[in-house]
Amino acid sequence: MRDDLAVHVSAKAEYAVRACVILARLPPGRAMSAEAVAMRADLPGKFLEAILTELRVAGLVATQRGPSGGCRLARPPDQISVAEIFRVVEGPLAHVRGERPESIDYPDDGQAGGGRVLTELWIAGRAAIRSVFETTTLADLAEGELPPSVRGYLDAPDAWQSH
Amino acid sequence: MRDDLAVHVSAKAEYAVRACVILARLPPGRAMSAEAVAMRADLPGKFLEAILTELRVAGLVATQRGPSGGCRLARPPDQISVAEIFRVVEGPLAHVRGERPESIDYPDDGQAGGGRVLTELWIAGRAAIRSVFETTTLADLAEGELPPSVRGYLDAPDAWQSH
DNA sequence: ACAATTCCTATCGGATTAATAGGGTAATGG
DNA sequence: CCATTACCCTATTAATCCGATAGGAATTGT
Repeated sequence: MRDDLAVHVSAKAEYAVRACVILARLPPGRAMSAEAVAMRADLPGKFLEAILTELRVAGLVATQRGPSGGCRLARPPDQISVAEIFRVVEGPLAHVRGERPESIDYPDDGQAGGGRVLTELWIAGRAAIRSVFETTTLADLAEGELPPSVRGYLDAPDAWQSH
Repeated sequence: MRDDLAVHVSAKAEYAVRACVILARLPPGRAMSAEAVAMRADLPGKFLEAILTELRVAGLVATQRGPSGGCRLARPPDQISVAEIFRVVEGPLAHVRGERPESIDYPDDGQAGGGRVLTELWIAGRAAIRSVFETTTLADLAEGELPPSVRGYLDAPDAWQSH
């Protein structure tokens, strides 16, 4: 069975984050070629190139052609959240049946097993992961320390358990 | 672009939850045919049948063949969480690049853009959605009221905003 | 026996995922 | 200038998954 459920981070999204972390650790103003990033992170070169292009189009990454060109972050690392990166490479943070949670309309009589409460559940789920990914920035990752509120989630005794 | 990011609830998972909510509202001991459930929820019959079979194999639903047979919950609705349903139809609540978050091992020097902090981020993300879907039970949905701690997520001013 | 209902197997088109290939184009260093 | 570096663009791929349908076999109540 392919596990596909609620929190799903694709290879593409994970690559994007790791590449950005590498760029975040660059001296300010300094660029790095896409291939060099791919080498360092051990990622497929052409695939990463495509991802970095998406990030450029979205305005998260700035690029320069020619020798001594390459990629760098378009903004300071503490002003780019993980959620933003996710949205670029994968679209909205949350969706239900391919639609945005708030746009799903269940017949209000609730006889169909839906109802307002189900919409609320999806919204709550989205708010929950937002509280993690919207808060964490590339600066946090580059420094190796999660924000306190995010770190708090790790205190749950079973946080590290598989279930 | 297909949006596939962090919180992803597939049609299958949503159907499963809605079907279970319908079953949860049945008088105790009473069964309902898969097709009747599909009719009421307006879901594809054969597809739902397959989903209910998975739920039976997992022990969440009990079935009976023959006339006046059908499906019912195998346990009281307040003892079945939404997370449990998700796990049956979609596998583990969270995964990164197809693997469980805690089983991903980034080289610890962090040069590859990963490092321990990235694993921690994925774990925190999982803990966050667990705090929603593990807490909410079929009884909550059947009654139309989310648990207070889950409801709390809806208070965030931008919870209902798309972003 | 009959009808309802679950159970099992098999199949389906379309979309997505994770890439790879092969150039074209622009900028820089020398 | 001009070769090199590097981004930029289009196309294609195999494998997988998603959502769904079809047809019948097994079981049970009346």
